[in-house]
Formats: sequence, structure tokens, C-alpha cells
Amino acid sequence: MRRPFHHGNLREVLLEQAEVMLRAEGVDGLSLRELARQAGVSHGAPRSHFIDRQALLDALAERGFDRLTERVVAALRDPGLDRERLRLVGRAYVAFAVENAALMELMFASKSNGPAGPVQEAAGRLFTVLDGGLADSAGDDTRERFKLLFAATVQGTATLIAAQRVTPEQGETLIDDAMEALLTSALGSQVLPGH
Amino acid sequence: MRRPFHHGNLREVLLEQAEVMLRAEGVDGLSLRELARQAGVSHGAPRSHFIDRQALLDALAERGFDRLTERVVAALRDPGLDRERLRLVGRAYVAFAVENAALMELMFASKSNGPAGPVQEAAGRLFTVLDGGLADSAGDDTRERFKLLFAATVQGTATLIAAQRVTPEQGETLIDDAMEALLTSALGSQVLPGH
DNA sequence: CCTAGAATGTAGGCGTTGACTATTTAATAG
DNA sequence: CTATTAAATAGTCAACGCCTACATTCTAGG
Repeated sequence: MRRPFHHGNLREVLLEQAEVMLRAEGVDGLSLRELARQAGVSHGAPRSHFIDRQALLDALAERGFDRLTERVVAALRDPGLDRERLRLVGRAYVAFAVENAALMELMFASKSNGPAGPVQEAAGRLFTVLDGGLADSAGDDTRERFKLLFAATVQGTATLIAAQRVTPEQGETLIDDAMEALLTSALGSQVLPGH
Repeated sequence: MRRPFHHGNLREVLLEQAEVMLRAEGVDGLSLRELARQAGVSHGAPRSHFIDRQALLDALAERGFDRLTERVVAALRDPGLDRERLRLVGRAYVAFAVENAALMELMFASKSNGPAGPVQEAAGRLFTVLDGGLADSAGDDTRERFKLLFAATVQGTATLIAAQRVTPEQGETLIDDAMEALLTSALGSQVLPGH
């Protein structure tokens, strides 16, 4: 049984290996040729699935957004009060960011393909989920601003932890403080009633 | 007058050219050899000043923190009320981040040299300034938590703008909302009295 | 079934890069 | 003036991304 000429699902294998390598070596350590080596194919093979290195990175970022969205959705399913759910979502977001620091860098790198494209769409889906899950009252403007404020806070917390300005333990306190501040603010009291 | 063998201040020239290139091409477009070319020296010359590419990037990050610190200090000098100063600092921070998106990526990249080192020290100076400037009352714990919360919020806002999830105009509103939420929170009322 | 064409993978080459080393040149201290 | 050190040169090397020509496999339409 010789190795089939066609790999079969090279694209998936490459993406998974790339995530492993990304975690181990960071973005810089992610080489197409090494990836091909690990998959047991020739160095040109990845080109059939990713036109260039950036295309691979974009695909990784897209998957990252999808996985983060899943985590957020799971947190939103919690049966607790709105107040508690908000905290859970915040923690889930930050936890994902801590576990996938290099991936998050990719996801929020400004050069992920232009204003449109799959990456931005995946990011959009994340924000849509956050939007729908966090606020079912209040006007659109208030809701939009609350959503952005939430996103900024959790994203900033994640960045501070990744940059080692904050330990993961401090991060827990930080995210709790942040959610508290969010709820106590005027925007919070309009969007999430009952605190 | 032949060109002197010794450049004289090659290190400074390289750093300044690197910032230009960083702004124009992003981190990936920053090549040591191209830098040497632009400075009119041989391709090995930069090695006398930066042992490898990462050392150059670290130096850039360090300077970035210093410049950001300057901007924050300037904002802190505003004679207005604490409430207004907080907003100014937040806006200054975000404005710097927007104007120097690629540099900010460098500054907060997790692989900027380990737990110690010049980059972390420069980052520490920034946080020290924020700490001293934003709160002269309240206990150390509360102050520390308020400081982190502030940093996370502005940093997250900056990231969202850089990732084009938020337009610069939305960013203005966002930072105002954020500062308001910060002040309204329990931490805020302990740290910054009088609102 | 079988054949044309599209996908997929191979093989090799090209130019660029970061890193390393030996060597030359300039600046400086004694 | 000379010995030492710092700074820059020039050349080499392996690795990489990208490109092209070609081989193999898969897939539909007739």
C-alpha cells in the first residue's frame, strides 16, 4: 500500500498542524515548508490550498474567530442571571485569549485581509453573537455602545495578560471589576436591568 | 571628502528608518538588509548595533513605550478636573495607538523579551506614570485595580480600532463611554472623588 | 466505460532574508 | 606612536516564500 498521491484532506491537516506550530513557536515560527514537511508532502503542495502564507494565516484567524464564538455561545447558554452571564462571557473570552495568545495576535492583526473578506466576516459573527446575547432591551444606539465597551474591556484585559503586564490571577479580578464597572455605568443600567 | 568608514550614529539612523518602514510596511516588511541599504551601509553593519532582528524590534518597542509615556505625561499636565484629565489621558493613549498601530503590535507582542529586559522596564515606566497620575487617594489595592482597569479599557479600545472593528469616530464615543463607566464604578468613586 | 479537463501534488529554480565568520579600517587610550 | 577596541565590510550558508513546468489522480459528461 503505497502512499496515495493525493493526500485527501491536506488542507485540514495543514490547518491543524499550523495551529500546533503557532502555539509552540509563534507566528514567526510558522513556515509553509516546515508545515509541508510535517504533513509528508512536497514543499509546494500547500500552495494548492493557500495561495500564499497570508492566506494560511487568514484561514487560521477565521477559524480562531469561529472557535471563540463557540466559547462565547456556550457561556451565553448559562441559565444564570444576566449579571452572572456577563461575567461568564467575559471570563470565557479572556480565557480563550490566554490559551491562544498567538492566535489572538493573528485575529486582531490589522493586516488580516482588508475591510471585507472571510476574516472580517468571522469577526462579524462573533460580534453579532455578543450583541444578541448580551442585550435584549434598550435602543440600538445604547446597545451598540454597550457591546463595543464590553468588547474593548475584555479585549484589553486579554492583551494585558498576554503582554505579561497582568498575571492570570490578577486577570480574574480585573475581569470581574470590569464587568462590575460596565454594569454600574449608565449604559449598563439601560441595557441590563436589575442590579 | 570621502564617506567616513564609520557612520557615526548608525544606530540612531537605523532606528528612525525602521520606524518609517514599520509605519509604511508593517512588521513583516521590516528587513535588516533593506534597512542597511537605505542607510548606505553594508548588509552586515546593523549587526554591530543589534545582535539580531528581534533586538531591533525590542529597541523599537522600548522607544514606543517611551513616546507613549511622553504623550500620557503631557495629557496629565492638563489643568482641568480629575474627571476631565482622565478623559484626556484615555484619548491620548488611543490616539497614539491609532497613529502607531504597527508599533503598538510590537509593544504588546508577547514575545518581546522575557519577564525582564528593557522593553518590560519601559512598559513599567508607562504604568508607573499612569499610576501616579490617575490616583492620589484610595488604598493601594483599589488604586492598582483601577489602574489596570483603565489600562485594559484604553488598550482594548485601541485594538478594536486597529482591527477595524470600530471606526476612529466610534472610538471617540467609545473612549468617552469607557471613562464614564470607569468613574461611575465603585473603584472609580473610591479613587477619583467628586463626580 | 472512457476520456477530457480540473484538482491536487511534485520537482526544481529564483531572489531575498537572517545569521555567522574572517577581515579590514577607524577611533582611542596608554 | 602604538596597542587595543569598536565599527563596518565582504563573503558564505541555510531557509524561506513564491513561481513555473510537469506528473498524477480525481471527476463528469458523453
